[in-house]
Amino acid sequence: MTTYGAVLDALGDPTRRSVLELVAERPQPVGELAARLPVSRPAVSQHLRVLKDAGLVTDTAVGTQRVYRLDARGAAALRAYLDRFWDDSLAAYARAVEQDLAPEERP
Amino acid sequence: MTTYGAVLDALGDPTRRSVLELVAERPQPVGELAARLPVSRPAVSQHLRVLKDAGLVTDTAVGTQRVYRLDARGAAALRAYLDRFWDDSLAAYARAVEQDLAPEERP
DNA sequence: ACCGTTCGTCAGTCGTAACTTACCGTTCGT
DNA sequence: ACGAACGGTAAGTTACGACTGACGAACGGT
Repeated sequence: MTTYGAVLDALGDPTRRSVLELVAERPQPVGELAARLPVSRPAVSQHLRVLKDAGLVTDTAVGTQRVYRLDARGAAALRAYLDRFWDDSLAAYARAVEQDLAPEERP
Repeated sequence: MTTYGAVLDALGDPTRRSVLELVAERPQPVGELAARLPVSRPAVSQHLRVLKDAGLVTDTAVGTQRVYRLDARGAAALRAYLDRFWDDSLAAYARAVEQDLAPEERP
């Protein structure tokens, strides 16, 4: 789906962030990721599925193992959200502050 | 604390994102936010506490009501995380792809 | 001084998602 | 062809957090 909501939901879990940070170091198979984390291999598999659905990682089959790597789509979706939402909002606030008058206080 | 982990945890909940988006429109008191959401006022209060701890909102007392507004600190923490983590990682990948050789495949 | 409004906090309930173990399919080597 | 390695899926448990209702504190108006 790769919407910003899915990306933020995926990044909302600490273990999932750890998985993603390991993948960011270098592409790795599932077993190697699980060996570096305090959770079981199936747990890592489930986290990888969420990260994949959010567009944060991609997987490719290499022999019997699946190598996971970072995907830029998720990062792009999140960045677009930040750029539109925050910049616009903060700009609106800046305008309100310049007028020294909050919007809801206007007659 | 305003670390990127706290920001992502805060943004991981859909209801909390709705609260933040309402606050982004214009500074509002708690009751007004609760009136526009399908949850109770205490729930909104608890979400606002998390958002505040993450540095995403600030509150100021105005008479009997507390007005919440966006805070740029949370956005800055998240943006710094994205800039450092993703840009560096994706750049490293780009280099690896140019060499047509993944890091773990090298002798 | 009292009453209404607004809000934070506390206890308690409930749903969900993060985790485990067990099982099965797929792939490669011999 | 058989066995071992690797990983996804299913079933089940558990722990956490999202939510509600009840209470109390602070401020303002009359």
